[in-house]
Amino acid sequence: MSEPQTKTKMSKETLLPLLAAHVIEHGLGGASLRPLAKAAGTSDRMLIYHFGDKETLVRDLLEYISGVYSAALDMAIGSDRVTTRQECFARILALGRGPQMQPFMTLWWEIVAGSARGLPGYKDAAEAMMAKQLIWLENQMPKDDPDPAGGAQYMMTLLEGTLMLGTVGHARMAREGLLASGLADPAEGD
Amino acid sequence: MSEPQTKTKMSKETLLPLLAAHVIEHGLGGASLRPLAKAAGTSDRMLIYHFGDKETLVRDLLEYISGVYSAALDMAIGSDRVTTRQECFARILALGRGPQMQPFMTLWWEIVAGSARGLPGYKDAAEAMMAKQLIWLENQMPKDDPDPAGGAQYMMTLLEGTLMLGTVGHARMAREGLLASGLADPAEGD
DNA sequence: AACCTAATGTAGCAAGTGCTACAAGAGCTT
DNA sequence: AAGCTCTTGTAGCACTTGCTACATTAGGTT
Repeated sequence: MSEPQTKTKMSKETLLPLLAAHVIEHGLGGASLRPLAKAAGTSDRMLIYHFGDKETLVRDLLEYISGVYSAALDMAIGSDRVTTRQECFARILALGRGPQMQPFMTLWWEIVAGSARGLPGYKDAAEAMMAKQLIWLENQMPKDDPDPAGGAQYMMTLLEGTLMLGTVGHARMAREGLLASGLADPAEGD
Repeated sequence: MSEPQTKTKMSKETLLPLLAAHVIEHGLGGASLRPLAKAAGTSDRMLIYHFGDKETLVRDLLEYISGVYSAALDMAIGSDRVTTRQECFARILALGRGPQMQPFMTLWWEIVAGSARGLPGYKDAAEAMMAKQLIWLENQMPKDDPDPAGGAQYMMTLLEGTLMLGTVGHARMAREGLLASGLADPAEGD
């Protein structure tokens, strides 16, 4: 009942997904070697062996997670193009607030905090993820939009502000702001 | 050369400012009792004595910091009213990006991350600070603004998005977005 | 089979974690 | 002065931290 896992050689590549899963669930800040190792079915000894030290592990992990995020965005590209900015914004907002996205969002704010504190690897990962998201958003813009690039950047700013206000309990404030801006319309629910 | 500090009885009230100073500089996440105690000129033993346990300490500390933030905002109310939303936004943005604000902003993202993770006390503090900031912003709105409440909420959302993109290395993206939105004008520097 | 290197297990270390037991001092009331 | 409560110092405990020393296996090459 314990290890259905095929007992094969480990490597960074096989470890990273398991580590990422643990980190997405339990956070990055409090992540220490032994719990991480247990989640990946190894020992702290082996983590150090494969990654050298913890700092490198975190760096590699962040890079990997950023890659996963990028891939997830690629998956989530809607086939049907959208016709208004409101619709476009609603779509990406729904994406960021979807329940399956929530563990990742929780991790995301830790990454932002780490970037602000200058922790090694954090800013690079955050930067990459935001860049990817911008591209994604540009591709989702209405085809007749007068300024898709600027519009996407504008919507990104508004989106991130909305998400943050949401996580600190001011979702209503963001919503009212969006209404006032015209990017959300009163018809749609919260 | 060491303790010019008047040797008086300690209490939560005398400790909190010192603890807050340490936390603003070194962060909340990695804060442990002994460094905190040293920063406040006591021992971990005393911190537990006064606060009961660490969780309560952090909660009280966050509440105190939120109060300090609120007071700081009150101090920073400009006497001259502003005439355009652009000007208003530029003012609050400059406030949030001022160099003396930066240590606090670093802490802020930790608070947001803590809120997202559900750590005790974090969300309350974050909520209070955002509420206060909204009120502040409403008071700073142009007197002839057609919708000061909605406008302030809108600007809050945009502001927080801008700040976050900034800390993550995408200040340019936020700026372009603001330009496209009309809330920033090309004349002003970055 | 001999061998050599990569991969893993077992113990452990020095430092740090939150917190406690115990006792002693400080200042007040009586 | 005696006693009493509030405050503080000294040790220490059980546990976790990142990381290392040393020995052992596993798997492929010759």
